[in-house]
Amino acid sequence: MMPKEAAQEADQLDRLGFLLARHGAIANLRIQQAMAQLGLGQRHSAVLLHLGQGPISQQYLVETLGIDPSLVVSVLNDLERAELALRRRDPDDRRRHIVEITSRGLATIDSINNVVGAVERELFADLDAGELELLRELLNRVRISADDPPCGAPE
Amino acid sequence: MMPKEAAQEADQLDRLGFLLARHGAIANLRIQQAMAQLGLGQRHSAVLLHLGQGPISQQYLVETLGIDPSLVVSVLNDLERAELALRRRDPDDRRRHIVEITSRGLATIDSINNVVGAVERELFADLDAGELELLRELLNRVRISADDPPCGAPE
DNA sequence: TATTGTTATACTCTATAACTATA
DNA sequence: TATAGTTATAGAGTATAACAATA
Repeated sequence: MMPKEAAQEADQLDRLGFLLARHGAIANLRIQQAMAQLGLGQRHSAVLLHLGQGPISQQYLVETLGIDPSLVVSVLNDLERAELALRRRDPDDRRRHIVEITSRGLATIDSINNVVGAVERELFADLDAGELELLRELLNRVRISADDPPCGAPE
Repeated sequence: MMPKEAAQEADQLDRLGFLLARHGAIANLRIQQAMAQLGLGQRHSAVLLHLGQGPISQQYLVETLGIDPSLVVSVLNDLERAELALRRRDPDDRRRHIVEITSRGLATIDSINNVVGAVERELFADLDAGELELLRELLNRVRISADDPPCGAPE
């Protein structure tokens, strides 16, 4: 049984909000699948990318990524088991862990950049460099407020 | 020349793929919250919008929205309980249900359009009409393939 | 007493598969 | 036998909250 009015459909499904949400979800899914090829969930990658910038505490990850402390524990357990990161006690405050990336973790960051780059080339194959810059600029001007989910947060 | 740490951050977090995924997720979340004000999940709204175009079978919803038959049942149970839609047997094939929207359901579609419109005005407040058209055009040229999730599909 | 991190539990969402009734 | 829809169950993913250790 087919819908009779295609015009109405255009009204409702062409809404820019829906378009952004939908194509964003597709981009997200593609990235997710690419990460999975590396054996990483999205959060694992997000944590790893942050660790790439220097040692940090778990609390910092909780705040920055906007995810639950118990999730950080679980992700770090995985990363540590895979020898991509390691935890050690902070001598200045023995409650804290200093989380560091390993050399294997650094190599994995390169892999992440490669696979995400490949996804991007696929997604944006029909846009030239100028259009990509334009899209980036327009997306950056979409209003997101302070309480929006940081990258790596659940959906 | 930027310090090395900041350059790396820009490399990784400014990736257009991440930007699209992230801002799309925010748009999605806002829409979701707006729907929730009406007591509707995203799927409820998606189903309702499709019903607005005329009576359809449950099978059609399964195929169009890409969601599981059992989920369609559950969503329709909710919609029926709220008197937004109703099911009746198809006399031509008594296995099928013909699903119709009610007048209350039609009114709810108006509400959906209102709240989503409000979300869009918020998200896109810093863009003028021409820029919105440009953004729409660029988003439409992002490559999505046949097996990408239809709207209403799980994430 | 407050904070950091951990563990254990419960809950939500979804897919899977078995089932009923029609064809 | 195949199809439309329904129901029941199990699994993944997540939040919640209790807990241990430091401060």
